[in-house]
Amino acid sequence: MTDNTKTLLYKKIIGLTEITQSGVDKLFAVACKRQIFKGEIILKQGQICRNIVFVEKGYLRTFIDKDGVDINTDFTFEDNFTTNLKSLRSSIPSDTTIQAGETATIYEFDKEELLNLYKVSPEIESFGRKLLEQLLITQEEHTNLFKLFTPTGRYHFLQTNKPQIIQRISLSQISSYLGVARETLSRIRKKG
Amino acid sequence: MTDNTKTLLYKKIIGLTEITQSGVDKLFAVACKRQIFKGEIILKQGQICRNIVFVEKGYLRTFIDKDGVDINTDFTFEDNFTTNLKSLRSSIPSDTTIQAGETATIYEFDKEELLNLYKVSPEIESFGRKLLEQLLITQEEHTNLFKLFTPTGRYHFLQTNKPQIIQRISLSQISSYLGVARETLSRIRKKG
DNA sequence: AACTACCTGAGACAAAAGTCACAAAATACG
DNA sequence: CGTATTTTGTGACTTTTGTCTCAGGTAGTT
Repeated sequence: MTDNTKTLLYKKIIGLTEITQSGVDKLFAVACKRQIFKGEIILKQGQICRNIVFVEKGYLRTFIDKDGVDINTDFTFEDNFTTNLKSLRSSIPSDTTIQAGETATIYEFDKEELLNLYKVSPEIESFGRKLLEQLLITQEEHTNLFKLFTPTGRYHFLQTNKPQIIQRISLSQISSYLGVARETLSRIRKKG
Repeated sequence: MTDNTKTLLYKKIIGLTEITQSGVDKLFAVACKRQIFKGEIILKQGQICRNIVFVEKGYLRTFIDKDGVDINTDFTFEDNFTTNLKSLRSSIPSDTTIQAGETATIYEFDKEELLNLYKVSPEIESFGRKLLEQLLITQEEHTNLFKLFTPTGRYHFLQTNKPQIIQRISLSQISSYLGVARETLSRIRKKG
């Protein structure tokens, strides 16, 4: 990875955990860097997920095929990690597909290699745990959106808390992420 | 804790991770057992959460106060763990209240003591990580309920996948957990 | 510039869910 | 056992959202 990316990632992670520069180095030593094009799929529904992915550039879209229609469950932007944990953990077929929303640069971390790293480096296992904590907190907040707010409130939440989604994802794609029809979201946007 | 509980917990955890009986012993050595009455609050919105809680008997209800109305975000039954991770992790005020739904027996694990255990026992840190994985997967499934299903579908999901909630929680309490009005859930139940 | 594919906005109508009010039923508790 | 309190069911009505359809817009490609 580039020194610049390393620095950015370091800043990102340092807020998350106490990992050292040498820890970041060890971590990325087992990573596989890859360029993917817009629309390219890195995990397909039905396949078994074998790695965790870090996004350096571009973004990934995670979705479930429900009766032939895509339902978006997540968007992963620069300096964030994603995977299908259920599949990764138990080696069962993934219920989601992960696809590049733009041409992207990613790093793939193989599960087995990560587990080996965990064994020899408490620092990296700690990092793994804290990453999970972060993901869980984000997921809880996302769930609460549906319990606390109406569709309008959910959209406003994204506007103030996840501006990247509003700015970079099309209205149609956002609608399933918020659990509403495309037309409803269009009306919400019209209102302001 | 009783030998019986220890055995049950062990069975529960063994499915989750490879923790040994000695690991379970080490873990519960730092736990504080407590009886709480129905309605008793163990974490109040605004307080800083300092521990993880394991439920041996009874159940806990986690909710957010929204304009004076309780919105239930979680129910924790026997042999499961709960906490407010956002508050626990960053020592910031909790946005949820955790309350006993029935008279309950719980074990409280102090955060600092757990972190110390993590340092000396890779087995327990591994357990902590796998517990987080489990919680994250459950949370993801819960979020997807709102994206994939209508209120009726969500209720049916609980019937087949979380029967404990249907059996032990009142309809009014379930309604906010599913993000619908009480009357709507009553009509769903009527339909079957 | 023309072609294509995709995305957005808008209207009309149907369906679903929310709200309010009150009665009936179940539960808790003295 | 009876009373008080909480919970649930129901109807009438309003508001919101979904669905279907089509027109116009935008972006990328050749």
